Amino acid sequence: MAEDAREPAAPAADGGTAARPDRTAATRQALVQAALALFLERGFKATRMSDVAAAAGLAKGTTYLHFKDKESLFADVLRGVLTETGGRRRIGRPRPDEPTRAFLLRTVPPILRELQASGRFGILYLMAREGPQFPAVADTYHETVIVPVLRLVRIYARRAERRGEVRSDALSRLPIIFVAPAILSALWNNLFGRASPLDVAAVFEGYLDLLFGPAPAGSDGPQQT
Amino acid sequence: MAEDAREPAAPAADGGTAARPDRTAATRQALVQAALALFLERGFKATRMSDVAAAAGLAKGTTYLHFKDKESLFADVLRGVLTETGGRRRIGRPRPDEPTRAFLLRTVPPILRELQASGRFGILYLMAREGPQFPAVADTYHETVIVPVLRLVRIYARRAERRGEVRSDALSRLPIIFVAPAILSALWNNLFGRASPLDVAAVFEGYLDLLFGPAPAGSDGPQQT
DNA sequence: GACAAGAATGACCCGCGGGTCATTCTACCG
DNA sequence: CGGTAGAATGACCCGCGGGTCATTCTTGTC
Repeated sequence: MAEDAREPAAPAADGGTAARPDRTAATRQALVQAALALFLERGFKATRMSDVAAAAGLAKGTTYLHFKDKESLFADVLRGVLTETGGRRRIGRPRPDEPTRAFLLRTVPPILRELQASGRFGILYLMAREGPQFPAVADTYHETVIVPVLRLVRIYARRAERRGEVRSDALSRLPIIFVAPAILSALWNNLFGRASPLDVAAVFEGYLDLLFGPAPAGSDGPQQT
Repeated sequence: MAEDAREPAAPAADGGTAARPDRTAATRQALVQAALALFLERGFKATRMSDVAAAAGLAKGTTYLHFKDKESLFADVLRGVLTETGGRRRIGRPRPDEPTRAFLLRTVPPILRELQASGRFGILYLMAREGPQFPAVADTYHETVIVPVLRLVRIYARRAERRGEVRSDALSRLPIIFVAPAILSALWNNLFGRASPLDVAAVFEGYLDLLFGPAPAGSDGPQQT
């Protein structure tokens, strides 16, 4: 971790307007946004600081008034995206007798679509590409995103297994199986997107059919072994 | 694509021993091997030509007697790995009445284990990381590896669906779903491998349980709707 | 042993891009 | 208006690493 953000002017007792820190904050923000876009597009190493600055409408030197170095800019970009998820996408719970399949079907695809649209999947891809070179950052991501998600998956996997909705306990044993199709199609899009894009949410829905059986006519509950 | 490999001395009518081209070929081979290892470990951009040469026990300049530039070395490395798969891993066919699950279970895990052991999954990861920067190479990989694999998947997905062994036709519609857990765990290993490695074959077996139901007692054949 | 021919070397070149800093610009205050 | 403090600039520095080439080393032949 870095955190060294080069405190831009004491936000302490300012005699006059509070306009200054605002200007500064806006500039910072512009840089972070520009950097995010470029990092997503080209990756960390391949992005030049001069380009970041230019994209933010600033000169290269200015960047270094706000960020100690390239890596700390990267850390800030990441932190921004991770916390910006911020409002903390609430997942809600399934209604007492709601089939797990129905619950997942109404809950997950919108999230996937949002992740897709907001480019948050791009971050995932970015981490996959540059993670090895920045173990600290990769760890942060692992703990902030991956572990919680898998924990959540495990909870609902157990529920589905308890209710006999799925064919084995593999989901709760290896929660990565549950997220694999969605994640992989997201990666696919960042890789072959232009050529043949996949609709991540659609893939997920198809996957649900496979796991739980296709949409039931009435409410649900086909065979339970 | 490059291919410009800088023909090392006319292999044509040599007046004397055929030893020369051998020496040359050996050196080439050493370079390719060293490059492969380093590319897998650090990625293309982050690998220095001087390191490749050193790893092959040669001086940097020598590398350029055998390869036009870094990129053409990369192309050669890739070509080597792709064709070396060479003997053409035969997949065999399921016996007439063999359940698809059983067939996959005896066929796929060994392949996965070999891919794992031989580091071929590393290539996959390498492509994921550097693909965007080298569209031509990514295309080659797409056509040489991905398309054929997905085609194969589709064939067996159809079989399983025809026989009513799986719960939906999502597999043949979106074959990526079938390979997702294995691929993603392979990528995971290249990313968090040291921390918490996954047994790719085990993940796949768990996934089979989920798709087809757990191992049947006798031979198989649960419900067909 | 002399000599040719290819293989290998490593000092060198040079552009790219991260990072610095003396200077200029802007905005506000008395 | 003069003063000042922080924001911004962009010319500059410099190491890194891809790529070159005059030179040396090896190997095989007569």
